[in-house]
Amino acid sequence: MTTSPDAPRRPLTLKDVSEASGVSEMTVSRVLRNRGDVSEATRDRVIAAAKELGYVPNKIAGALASQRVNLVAVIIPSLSNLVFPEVMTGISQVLDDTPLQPVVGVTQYKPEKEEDVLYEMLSWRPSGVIIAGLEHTEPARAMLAAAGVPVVEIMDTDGEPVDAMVGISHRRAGREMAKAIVAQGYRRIGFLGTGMPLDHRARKRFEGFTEALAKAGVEIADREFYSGGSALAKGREMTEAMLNRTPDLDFLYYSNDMIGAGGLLYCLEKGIDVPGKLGLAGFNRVELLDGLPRRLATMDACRLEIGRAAARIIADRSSDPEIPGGQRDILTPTIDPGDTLYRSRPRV
Amino acid sequence: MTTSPDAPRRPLTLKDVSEASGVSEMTVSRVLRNRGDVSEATRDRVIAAAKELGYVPNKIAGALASQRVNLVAVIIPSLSNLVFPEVMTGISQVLDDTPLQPVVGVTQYKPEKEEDVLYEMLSWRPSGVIIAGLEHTEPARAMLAAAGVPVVEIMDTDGEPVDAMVGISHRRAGREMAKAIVAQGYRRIGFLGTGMPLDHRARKRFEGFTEALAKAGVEIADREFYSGGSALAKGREMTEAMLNRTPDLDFLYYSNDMIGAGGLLYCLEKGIDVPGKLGLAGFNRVELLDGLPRRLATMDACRLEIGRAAARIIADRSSDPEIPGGQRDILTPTIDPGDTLYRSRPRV
DNA sequence: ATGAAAGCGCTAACAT
DNA sequence: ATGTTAGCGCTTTCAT
Repeated sequence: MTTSPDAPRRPLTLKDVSEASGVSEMTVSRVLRNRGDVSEATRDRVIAAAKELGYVPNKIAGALASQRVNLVAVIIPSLSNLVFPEVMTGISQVLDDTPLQPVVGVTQYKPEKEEDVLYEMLSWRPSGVIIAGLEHTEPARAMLAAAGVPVVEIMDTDGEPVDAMVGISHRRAGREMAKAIVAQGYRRIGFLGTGMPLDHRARKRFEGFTEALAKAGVEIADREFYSGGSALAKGREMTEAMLNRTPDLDFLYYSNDMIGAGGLLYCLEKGIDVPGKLGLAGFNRVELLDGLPRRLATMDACRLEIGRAAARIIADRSSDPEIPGGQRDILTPTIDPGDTLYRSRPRV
Repeated sequence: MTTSPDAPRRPLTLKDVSEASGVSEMTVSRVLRNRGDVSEATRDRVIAAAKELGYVPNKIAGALASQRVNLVAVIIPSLSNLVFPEVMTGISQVLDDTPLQPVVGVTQYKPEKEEDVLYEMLSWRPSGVIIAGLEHTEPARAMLAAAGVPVVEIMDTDGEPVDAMVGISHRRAGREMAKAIVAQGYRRIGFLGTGMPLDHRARKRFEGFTEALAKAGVEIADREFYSGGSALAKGREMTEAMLNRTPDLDFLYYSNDMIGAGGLLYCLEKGIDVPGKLGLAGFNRVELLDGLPRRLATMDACRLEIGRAAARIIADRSSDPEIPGGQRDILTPTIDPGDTLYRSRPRV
């Protein structure tokens, strides 16, 4: 591509390419989209002209004319959570083999912000929507229902989706972990979590957790919540505070691996016998933490798989509108006991 | 908003709102955009009708007609890097006070992918482009130059930008750290980094580092590179391998805080005297790590500030096209010695 | 304060 | 294999 003496401020149009190549706009359009029959010769001339001029098609006009937009709206609470980049990776893996492209919107766990972001994204008429969680404002649900494109609600399956859903049951995840903990004989259990009332998944895990404990006749012995700051540091501080307040605890359940790791480091430093005297578990297997001195017990939330499955649904339904909606893909998270849950290990 | 008995598959248009409210399309458009004079009465009727129908404007048509798109293309190598979400936060902070909206594209550190993503995004005619790094393919540079909108290249300032640039000099960052290390009397220095030949910023830091060491008559005594896997675990493994191979090293410089933290944990576990016998330093202050038993020496790369400054430039220039381009904002990263760089601490 | 007409840059549908 | 025509849904501009 050569730069002409003075670059035009006006963006180039099909017409420019048409004139430069001596071919009709329509044919240029066909070449640029690999559509319909075009002779080798004209194709070459058009491509040469487009390249020479540095033409970049105007998708806005294209989308308006064709009523098709190859964008998939992905709406998530945060990018710094580690969890969501992984979901994005799964989505991208699948969409990379299609003409579709993800576009991310971040809500910061705020329902009104979610509503705004959704409205904004729907106004671009995307081919599909992937949105985290099942809890939305009334207007947001209405918009999703009226969008006229596939909608996949991800991460959580404890509730009724507008259309399709892919995720895990966080209530069940909490229950399973509670059962595993009780099965190991722990009885004096503390809970440490985020203070975010709007993190519904964390809330549901907690509910499932206490529910299963209750069934075993156990009650949470102490609890503490945090917000803001470095999760690792917070985990450390909270653990110290809780153990000072309630020294007879024999298990700490953390609502995520980062604060759990902070707690683990604290315990190791203090020479506390883990998991002999004190068991620990987190949630959301964070690969990043694999280099810790000891592996924290945790549960994999299947993030990559959730992203892939959601994208699959959008891709399939958007290429074949005959496919009905309402898919339910409930994945099963499994406990990874790491080194901090099982008191007795199998003898070698 | 009420849901009509059978929801229409066809998306609603201005015309629908116009008919429902008995007002011309033009006036509806004015109301919905808060433009021009509209009487209180008609405004209310229009808003009521739009809400009742659940009308979502079509930005594609709007953008085509007005030749204005309130999107800012943000092109970054990765979302899992921790660094980039922080840059995004800075960008959002500033754009939230404007009509502009960021749209993210991810390149996975691949030049061709970057070219594709850029082409794709430019075809939506964004109001500005924020792109990581100064190294791009020839076509990518040409596209940026011809885009006709503000372009800000961020993170790195060692090179010539197409238009504006905001970032730090990674070469200088490497030099500064080398000087600080030598000043502490360390002489047998090992380097541990990513094996990514396309991470130009890591490469420049390394070059600056070796250059400043050379000036002090010191040469890198050992080096090791990794790719893939958990950074913490890799840092641990690499550190072990290097110390076994070259036991007389007295300093380890890591190309990022995550692998540095892995190394730090390893050293503490082995009872190595840090920083007495072995000093450590990373790069890119990661808040997430604040809860480690000891604070790793590092350097803040000013990510939040870079995002904010870049967004500022786009916002300003896009609201006032008279403002000329070519801004250069070179921020100064500072060394945070943490607990692993200074051998002698000030006595209390 | 409101409306009518023209057209943004492209593509669907129909010629040829 | 290529060209022509008529919009896509909105906003700009110019009337009233």
